[in-house]
Amino acid sequence: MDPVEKEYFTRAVYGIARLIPPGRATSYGAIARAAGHPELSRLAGRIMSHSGGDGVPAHRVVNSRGILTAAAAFGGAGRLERLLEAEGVEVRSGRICRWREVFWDPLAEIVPKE
DNA sequence: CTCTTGACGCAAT
DNA sequence: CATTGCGCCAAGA
Repeated sequence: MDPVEKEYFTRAVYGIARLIPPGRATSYGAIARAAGHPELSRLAGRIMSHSGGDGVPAHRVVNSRGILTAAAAFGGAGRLERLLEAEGVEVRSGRICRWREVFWDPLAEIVPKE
């Protein structure tokens, strides 16, 4: 991938992640799509894992099924769940309950649909 | 240089 | 549900 394009993608990923409202969550794939690269969901995940905090709510990003695949990276399964529950997101067995409602799609929510 | 892994996704089985 | 296959890219062995 082009270094420049990669840099652009990275910025887009962080930028979009910062827009996720509290109490909501989105997926790596959704972010990748919004960033203009639907096939780079995996890369989006990698990028998020590197997001050292600066205003990037990484705990609000899960996989497309609402499963907290990053739990381990947050220092134990409970840590991540606690962060989400503190914002009103119900989590059970490592998955977000009512995922359909909690899911925040950048494309649909940022871009006003005609 | 090749292989393997991984905070992924999606369709098919 | 769980598995498999295929697509993608980066980093580490």
